[in-house]
Amino acid sequence: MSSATVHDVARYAQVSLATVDRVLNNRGNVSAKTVAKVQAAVAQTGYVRNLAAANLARQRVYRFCFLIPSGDTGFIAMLLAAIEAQRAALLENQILIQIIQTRAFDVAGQVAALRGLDCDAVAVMASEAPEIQGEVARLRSAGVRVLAFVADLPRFEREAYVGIDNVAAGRTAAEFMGRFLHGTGPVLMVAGSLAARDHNERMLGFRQVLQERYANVKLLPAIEGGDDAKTVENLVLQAAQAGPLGGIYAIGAGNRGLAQALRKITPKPVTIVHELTPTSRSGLREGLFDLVLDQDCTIATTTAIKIMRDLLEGREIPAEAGKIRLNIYSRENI
Amino acid sequence: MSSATVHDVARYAQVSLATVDRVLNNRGNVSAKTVAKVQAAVAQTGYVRNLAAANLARQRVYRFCFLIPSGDTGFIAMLLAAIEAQRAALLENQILIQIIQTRAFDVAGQVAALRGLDCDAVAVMASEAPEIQGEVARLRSAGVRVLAFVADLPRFEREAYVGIDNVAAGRTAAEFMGRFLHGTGPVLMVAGSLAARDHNERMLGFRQVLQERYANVKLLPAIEGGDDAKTVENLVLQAAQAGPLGGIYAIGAGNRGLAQALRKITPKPVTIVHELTPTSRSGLREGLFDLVLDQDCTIATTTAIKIMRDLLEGREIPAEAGKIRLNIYSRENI
DNA sequence: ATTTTTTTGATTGACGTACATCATTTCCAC
DNA sequence: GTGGAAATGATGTACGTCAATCAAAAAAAT
Repeated sequence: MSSATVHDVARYAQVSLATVDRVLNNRGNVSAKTVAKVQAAVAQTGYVRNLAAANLARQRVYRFCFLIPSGDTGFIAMLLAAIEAQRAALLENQILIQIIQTRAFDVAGQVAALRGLDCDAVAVMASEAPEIQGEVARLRSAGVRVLAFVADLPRFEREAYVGIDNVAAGRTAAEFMGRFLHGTGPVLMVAGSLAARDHNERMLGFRQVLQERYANVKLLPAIEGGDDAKTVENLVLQAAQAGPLGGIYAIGAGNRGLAQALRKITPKPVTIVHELTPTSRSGLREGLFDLVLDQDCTIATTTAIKIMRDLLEGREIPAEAGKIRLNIYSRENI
Repeated sequence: MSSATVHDVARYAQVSLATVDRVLNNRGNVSAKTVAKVQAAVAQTGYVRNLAAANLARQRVYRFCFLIPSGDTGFIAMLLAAIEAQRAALLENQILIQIIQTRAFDVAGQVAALRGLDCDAVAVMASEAPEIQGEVARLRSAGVRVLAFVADLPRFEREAYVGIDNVAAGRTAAEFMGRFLHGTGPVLMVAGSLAARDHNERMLGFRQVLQERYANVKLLPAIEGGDDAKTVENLVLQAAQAGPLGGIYAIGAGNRGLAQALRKITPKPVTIVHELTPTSRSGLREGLFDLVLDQDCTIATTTAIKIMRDLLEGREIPAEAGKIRLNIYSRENI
């Protein structure tokens, strides 16, 4: 009933406790024969390390940091909320979470934040500026584990990427766009900034599938609205004036402005947006948006934390460990 | 740096360790004034209970059981795999998992299994037979926590349901069916057994939305294929002979037979199936299936285990705690 | 003023692992 | 065989909480 302990293993293997400890924790200086004996004893007794006891004895406290752009987009708010929601539970497990926010696209600020960092691992949501690349490299060589978070930094020395596959997201959007469209009208892409890798990749994927399988669909030049609602609204309205739109794919931020514009456009184009936020949720309910593609913030943060811990404890990280599933929401499954 | 312990709290509050313990663990016999003093000290010192130490001292070992129908459907296989995948990690946390499989629809066998149960909590995937209801009631009064798993048992004394909202799943299927269809041909529903609550609810939801919003779509009488591939294949082919099908909604098991049938049917109807298994995955890739609605087995099992543990440790279980998100897969996001 | 009850203190022993120290034995090379 | 290195044993402490005990003090009831 009560499970075996190291003592049982030692007794069974007829070695001392110290030797069992040496084997279990790879401390070396144990003969191959003894190692085998201990391993056999582990198997026979069914010994499983008691994590609670191990953690307690180890006295380890991890300090993890999230570097997130500020800005009052719904997505950032959801992200912060997701991290905060876990703080208490993580604290009970001796994991301290710090969130650092810097102005979006403020490379100097991000670099400064990274430079002042004091933690065991950091999840970075930033752009691919060379200054940041340098900082990441410095952190790595200082022993800090670095993840790319939500936005990948494939050319950097990051140890993993946690987030969705943005090309696949764009492709998925196109697949549904193609199937939802019934003839008439070109498709408009609304991006935040085409300089951002994630937006770019989504656009790429979207284009790919539209060309491959829905070649009859016309694609208008993408518009860039930044994160500003009013700008997006105006640009979309302007585009709609040239003739009825068949569909709109909103690649990133700016859903609030898009919703405003859609209220004034008839016939309503098929609209696919990203990130399930209060805005996009009510857009779905109202029928303004037809589909929301979402990367679950809670899953993203828990995954990031799990990977950081695994890294620090020397566990193997499979390549796909950080891949977040793309969630698809229609009015019926929010 | 190193976080506060009960000792720090005691010192700060100027009470004994024993009193702090009494307050923290609600052991009673403490004056209101002292309680306040201790709570203030907790707040001031930032004390957070060390879970590892608590678990170690508490010496708790939980035994959880999953009661699952046997049968070689892909979904059951995924479910079992998901549970097995977690066994080792759970063992390290002093949680023992037992899986009991009984023949599907074999009520007597399931009752026998429940009767012979010896565990702290059980997740039951079974039908709503009154004999099972009685057994569940007996378990509950014997102090065993009982969850409905994947298939809800709303009229039973189960403490929670872990699984998707099947009505919403059916509604979602109909929404996409309606949007994917381009005119012509009625829709066929293929169920495993209409006696099963989950299949019935999905059908209900599907019907609702089709009537509400896609009234022009004709609905054929549903066919019941059991879990048998050959039966499903034949029934579907038979239905297709009466005239071209616009769409097929496969409510439950039997995807293998459906795929076989679809290979012989032209024009290929819009096909929406449930559960992401090897069969449905390759069906998507091949273009036989257009959409797969999935409830993630891994999430379902982790959620069930978390709820069982929360129940046993006296934590509040929010009503929506067991709700599993419905995942939607197209060929582009598998 | 005395008894009873409630509240608090003081102390102790688990729980299972990690980790360190020092002593001892075994093994191998020369 | 002798020296030195490698392997093993013996032992103890620490981690922070839980849980139990008994004694002592304070408060309430009589």
